Amino acid sequence: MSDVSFIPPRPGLPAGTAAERRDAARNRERLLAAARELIADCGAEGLTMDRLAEHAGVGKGTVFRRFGSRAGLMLTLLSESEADFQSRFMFGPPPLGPGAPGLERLIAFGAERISYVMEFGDLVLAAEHASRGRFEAPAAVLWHRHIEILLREEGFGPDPWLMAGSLAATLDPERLLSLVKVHGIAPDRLAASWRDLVTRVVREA
Amino acid sequence: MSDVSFIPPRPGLPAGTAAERRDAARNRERLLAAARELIADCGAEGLTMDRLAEHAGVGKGTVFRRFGSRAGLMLTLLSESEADFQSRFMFGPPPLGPGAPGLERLIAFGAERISYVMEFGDLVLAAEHASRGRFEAPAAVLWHRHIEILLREEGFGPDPWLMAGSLAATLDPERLLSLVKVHGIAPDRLAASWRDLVTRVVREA
DNA sequence: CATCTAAACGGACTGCGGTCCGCTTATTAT
DNA sequence: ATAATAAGCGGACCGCAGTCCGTTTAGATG
Repeated sequence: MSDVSFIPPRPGLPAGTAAERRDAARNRERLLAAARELIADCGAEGLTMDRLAEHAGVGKGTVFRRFGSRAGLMLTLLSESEADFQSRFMFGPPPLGPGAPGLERLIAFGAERISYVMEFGDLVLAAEHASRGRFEAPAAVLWHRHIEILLREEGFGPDPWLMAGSLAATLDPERLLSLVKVHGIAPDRLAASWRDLVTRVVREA
Repeated sequence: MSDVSFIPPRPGLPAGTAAERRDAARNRERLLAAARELIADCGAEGLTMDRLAEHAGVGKGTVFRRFGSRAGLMLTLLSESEADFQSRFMFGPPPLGPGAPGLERLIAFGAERISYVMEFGDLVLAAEHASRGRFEAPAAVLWHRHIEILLREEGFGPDPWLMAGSLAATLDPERLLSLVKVHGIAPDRLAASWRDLVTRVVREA
């Protein structure tokens, strides 16, 4: 499953770039280690680019050269779990992966996504704060397509692409986190509501 | 209709505060005028607090004393049209206002909201970038309640409050704007998709 | 009018994300 | 080994939102 990578190992750089220099690789590792350390200590919000640079013992410019932006850094930190999530719903066992009917896969997808956000919430949030467009991020596009395909599989008529976007919007991390952390809603209830929503949307096509 | 104000005339200040001083009032007018001017010239993104202060001939501290934050300023600029929108769906004529069946009111609500975002998009976006929680803003809470009430009116069973939130998330301004501006989707198509969505959700309760 | 006080004021200051550009260094070719 | 070159590097610098605090002033009181 790891031979299909939707998240490049060094995001931001074009695919066919020459191998990176030794010192660059070393600094990247240093930075990632320092970042995880800082996040463990101060939380994702407490990670600033200056502090990261200092903590890793490199210049600030280096941080931005590596990751492009704060969001890019967060994305890199997430890439492993993100890729795992992706491969699970694309190639994994049913009901999340192929083999189950579309509706069941939709339901499972929502539940998984909710769990994912519960686990990596603040990281995801920080990654989303990217300068431009949370809807154009490669991962977001992929879910969108995924939902659209499942809708079509269920014979959904009018405008599957738009409806897929609407459903995806429903799983917005900021919203989910606010529901759980501010309003004290149990994640299970979120999953149940998602199940209800997609069931109604798909019903009798 | 204007005797019910959900948006205080001077947001951020407690209700029972003494009348503001003359100079303060004058500065507030100056600031609002300058802000509208700057937005007309440079767009909402081009409005920075420093430029606004300079343009209005006041100190920067004054700007923040008046509006609390950039988002607060944007909210103030929007308050008139926002209040108008609110009063229309709460007290106005059907199908948006009371008198029509819940489903029709829901459909009309989405359509109106889409138009609203198309008209004031960048303002809304800038206002939403408030420091904490776009879901706790008074206006957002109000729509949420509104949708919930209409769902209940249609006999929606399981979890009307959560479902209302999901439906509201579907109308997220950033998403709508991205669809129209990046993907070139016609607003009518958005409205049609919304109609389809709420119809399916409400169908046979 | 003089006095007093709370509100309003202004702008220097902080911390942030992000950019720029001259210097350094790993790597490759000769 | 040496020279050439492109990649990497660092940190000064920018514009931004938001804060702080000493100073000014509107307006009420006697």
